[in-house]
Amino acid sequence: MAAPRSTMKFWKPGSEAPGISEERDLSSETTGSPIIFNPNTALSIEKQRQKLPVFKHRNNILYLVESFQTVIIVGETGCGKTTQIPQYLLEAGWAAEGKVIGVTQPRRVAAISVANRVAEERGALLGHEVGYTIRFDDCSDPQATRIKFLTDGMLVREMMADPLLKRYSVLMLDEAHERTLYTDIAIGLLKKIQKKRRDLRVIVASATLDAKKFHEFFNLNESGDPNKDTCGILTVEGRTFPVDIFYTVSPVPDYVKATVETVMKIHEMEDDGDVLAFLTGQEEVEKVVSLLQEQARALSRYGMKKHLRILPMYSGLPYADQMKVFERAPPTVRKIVVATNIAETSITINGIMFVIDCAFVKLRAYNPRTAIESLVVTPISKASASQRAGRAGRNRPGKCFRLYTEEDYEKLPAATVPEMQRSNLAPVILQLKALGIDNVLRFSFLSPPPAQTMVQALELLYALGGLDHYGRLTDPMGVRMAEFPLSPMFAKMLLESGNFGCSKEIVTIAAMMQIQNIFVVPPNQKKDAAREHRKFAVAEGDHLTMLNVYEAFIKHQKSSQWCQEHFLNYKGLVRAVTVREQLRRLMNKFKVPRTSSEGDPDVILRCIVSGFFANAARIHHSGSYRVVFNEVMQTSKYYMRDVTAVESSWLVELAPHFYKQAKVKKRKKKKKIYSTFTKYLFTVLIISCSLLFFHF
DNA sequence: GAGCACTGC
Repeated sequence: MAAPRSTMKFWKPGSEAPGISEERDLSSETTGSPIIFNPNTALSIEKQRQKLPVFKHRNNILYLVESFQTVIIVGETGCGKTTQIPQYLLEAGWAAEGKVIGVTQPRRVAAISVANRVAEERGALLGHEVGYTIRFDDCSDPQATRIKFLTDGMLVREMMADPLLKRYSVLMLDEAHERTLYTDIAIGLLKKIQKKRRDLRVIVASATLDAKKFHEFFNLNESGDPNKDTCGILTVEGRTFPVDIFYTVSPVPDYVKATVETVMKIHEMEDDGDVLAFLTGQEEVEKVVSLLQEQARALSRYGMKKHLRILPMYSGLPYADQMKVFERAPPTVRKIVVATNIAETSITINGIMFVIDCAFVKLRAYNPRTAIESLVVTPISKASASQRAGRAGRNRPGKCFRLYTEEDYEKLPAATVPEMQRSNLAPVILQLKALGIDNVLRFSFLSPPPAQTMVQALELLYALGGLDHYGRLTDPMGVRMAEFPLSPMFAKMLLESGNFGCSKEIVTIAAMMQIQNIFVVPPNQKKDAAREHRKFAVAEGDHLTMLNVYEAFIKHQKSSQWCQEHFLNYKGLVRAVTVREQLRRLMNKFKVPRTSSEGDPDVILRCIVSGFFANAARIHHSGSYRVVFNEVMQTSKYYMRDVTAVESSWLVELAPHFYKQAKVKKRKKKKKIYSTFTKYLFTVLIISCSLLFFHF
C-alpha cells in the first residue's frame, strides 16, 4: 500500500490579487516586551512608532479631525491605527481639560491588549493615563485616564449614565467593518449626539469596502457642495505579505473530505509552514481532526521525516486545549489547526502560511414570523474570504486554497449581512428606549433592520410589561429591565423572582444560563462525562439542573479539581459566580426581596414562565405537556437549548394577555405560536435538551 | 437517545 495521495486539483488565476486582510496583528501587541525604563528602550519604542505606516499620515489625520466632525480611516492590517491615532490626538491636546479620548473594540481581549500596548509605549502604568473598561473589569481612573479603550457594548452602557458622552472629546470606533450589534448601535447614537455636540469628534476605523457607506451616513452636508462636508476619508496602507489564491478546478462535493485531502497535499507538496483550515462547527472540526490523525499515523508508518500536529480550535473547547494552538511547533513538525470561524477575527495564530477555506460559516439568523433565532450554515462573503486568506500572510508570504471554483467565488455576496439585520431586536429596542429614543422605527440605523422584526420586538416588550400600549418605557418595570445586562426575558424573570419567593435560586439560574459549555465533553471520554453529568440532572429540566451544578460547585469550595473530576467548565463556573454577584447587586438596587423556594421546584418553574412565556412549545400531539426554552438552534434538525417542563395552565395564568391574544385572534394567530414547533414535534420530543430525560 | 458559529452588557 502506498502512502495516501490527494486527488485535489487547484489552479491559481493569473490576475488574482493577493489576499487582503483588514485586521490588526493582535498577537504581536499582546506579546510585546515588558516595560524596561532605560533610554535605549525608550528610543527604540519611539523608532518603532515612527516606522508604522500610519506615522506618515500623522499631520493629515490631525488636520482631518480638526476640520471634520467625523473622519473615516480606512486602515489596513498592521498600519498601527489602533495604537497610534489615540496617541497623536493626545499629543495634539485633544485630552486637555479633563477630556477623554475613547477607543472602542468589539472584543474584551482586544481592549485589554491594545490598552497594554499603548500604556507600554508611553511608559505609563496601565490604568492611569491609559486605561480600559470592560464588563467586570474597570482599569481606568476617572481623573487620570486620558486614553480609554472599551468594548462597544460598554460605550452603549455609558450612554445610559451620560447621554451626551460629555467626558469624551473624541471617540474612535475600531473594527467598525465587523458591524457587530453594539458597534451599529453606537454608530446610530453617536450620529444623534453629534447633532447636539458639534465639538464631539468621531473616528470610524473601517475596511475599504464600507468606507463610502460610513461617509454617506455621517456626512450631514446636504448642500451638495463638497466643501461643506462634515465627514472626511483617509486611507492608510497596511503591512502584510502577499497571499496567493488557489481555486479548485471543479466544485467540491464534500468540503470535509476535501479539507483533509488538501491538508495532505500541502504536506506532501509544499514547503514548511503551518496550516489553518476553516470549517463551520465543532462536529466538522472534530471529524477532520480524527481523519487527519488516521492519515498522519499512516504516514508515520512510511517514515515521513516531517510529522503532523493536528489541533482543533473552537470556542467550546476547554481552555487548556485552546492554548495548544498558540504553542510553537518544533522545526520537524508541521502544525495543522482545524478551526471554526473563531480564527477569522477573534484569535490570531502566528506562523500560519497556508489557509484552507471551505466557503461556509455558521451564522445567526432570525425569523421574525416565528420569532425563532437559529444557526444556519451560510456561504461566506467576499470580505470574509479575503479575511480568511489574509490569515496566511501575517508573518511571510502565504497561500490560500479555496475549496470552491473562481466562478462560485464571484457569486458570493460582497459583505456579510450586519448582525442588526439578523437578530432578535427586543434587547436593542429596550436599550434604545432607555436611552430616550422614543420612536425607534425612525432611529438612524446604519442598516435598518426588517420592520417586522421591530414590530415583533415591540410586541414582546409590551407582553413583558416593559413598554406600555403607547410603546413608552414603563417605570419602574421597563426602566429596570433595561438596566440588566441580559435579554429582556431574563430581566423580567429576575425582577419577578422576589414575588414568587425564589430570587436566590433564580439569580443563580440566570447567571448559569449566561455561561456556554458548562458541561465539558472530551471526545475520547464521552461516556465518563455523560455519567458524571447525569448526577446533576433532575426531571424538572435544564434550569434546575444548572441550579444543582452551581450549588454543588459552591459546596465544594469552587474547586477546580472537583470540576475536572465531574467534567465541568471551571472557568465558566467562576464567571457564573461573578455574573451572579453583578445581578444580585442590581436586584438589591431595585429592592427585589431575597427569598428562597426552600426546595420547592414549582415556584421556580412558575417564575421562569413569567419571563419566558413567549418561548413555549408543546412537545406532544396531545398538547398536555409543555416546555419553556431559552433558545432554539437549527442545525440539521431543530434543537432547543435549556428546556424546562411546565404546566400549560401556568402560561395562561402568568401571561394572560399574551395567550388570550392568541385565542381571541383568528386561528391563524394561534397557529403562529405553535406551528413552528408542531412541524418537528418528534425532534423536539426526543432530543430537546442537554441532560433532561423525558420518559414517554 | 445524545447537539450547540462568535461576540458583548
